[in-house]
Amino acid sequence: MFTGTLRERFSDVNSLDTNIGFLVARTARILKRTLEHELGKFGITATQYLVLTSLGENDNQSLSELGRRLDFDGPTITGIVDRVTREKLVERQRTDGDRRVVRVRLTRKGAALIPKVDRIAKEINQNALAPLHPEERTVLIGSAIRIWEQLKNPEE
Amino acid sequence: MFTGTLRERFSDVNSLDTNIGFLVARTARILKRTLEHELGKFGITATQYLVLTSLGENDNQSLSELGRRLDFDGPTITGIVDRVTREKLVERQRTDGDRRVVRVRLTRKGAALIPKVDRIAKEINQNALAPLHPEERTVLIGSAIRIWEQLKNPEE
DNA sequence: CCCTAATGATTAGTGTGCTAAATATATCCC
DNA sequence: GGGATATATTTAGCACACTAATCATTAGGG
Repeated sequence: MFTGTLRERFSDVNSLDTNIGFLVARTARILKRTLEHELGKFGITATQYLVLTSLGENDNQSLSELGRRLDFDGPTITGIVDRVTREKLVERQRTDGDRRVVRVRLTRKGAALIPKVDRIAKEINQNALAPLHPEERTVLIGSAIRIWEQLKNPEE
Repeated sequence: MFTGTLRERFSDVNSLDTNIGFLVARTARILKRTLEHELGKFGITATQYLVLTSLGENDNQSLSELGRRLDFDGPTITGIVDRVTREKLVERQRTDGDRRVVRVRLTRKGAALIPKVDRIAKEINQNALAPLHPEERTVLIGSAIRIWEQLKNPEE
């Protein structure tokens, strides 16, 4: 009865219908899928959009700064920057000071693209949040941030 | 002033700090990363864990049933089942009735693995949700489901 | 100053997830 | 019954996202 109560209270943590790992991953995938579908006409992916947006907020970041900002590791950010560089949306530039650092700068073409893709992403995000009450949106955003922080800083 | 007000009210939808697409994707990635780290000793990935768990809840599903349950498309589920089949955790089986259908069944090895990996996933999910109040967890789960439904059934 | 450790970036390799296209089988409709 | 349509699975190809390993450069400690 004790274990029974415990198992009843927590057994659905892993049923896929309430498994937060599955639910968040599934939601992330459909958001990405939707954005990518709309972004197709601009020839960039959802991940590349993140990099361009981050550079729009703060241009001339190094690869490691971009990685820390977006929570991607080195090889991942290297690959993404490779591809947006190939499309001439950004340029790599070695620093004068620390010769290990590679900084990334938006090209005119890349900067011109940002407002267009930002508008699309904004529409998709607003539509996705449409069925939620304002308080629910606040809780959702805060929860996503706090789960990330909880797992990012491994306690004890 | 009108556009100013509008832009002030909505401009942060695309700042990465409040961009729901980015926040959900980032949370999904760290959850997956954390689970995968713990799952390493069992030689399976987070996605493979999802397939095994779904078969644990309902064995002998077809590939398309698995895909609908987990929201993966055909090629993705084919690949995942390829790899868990290679590890002898499941078996493919052609149906007698509809000869297009391939059913997937847990092997003894695969079935034995499920309780172990379920326990790990449960611990990670509980730890991830630890900083949230119970009401916040309910809102989070409901919001994730409703965003997915909103994007899954394109309205208008 | 020198040796070691830490940091920044890259390559190689694996496993997702996706689109487009091909194949096989089933179903629908005339 | 037969032809168009739809469904189930697979292959090929691309872009993430990760680990492990490598190389270059910098920072720290004696």
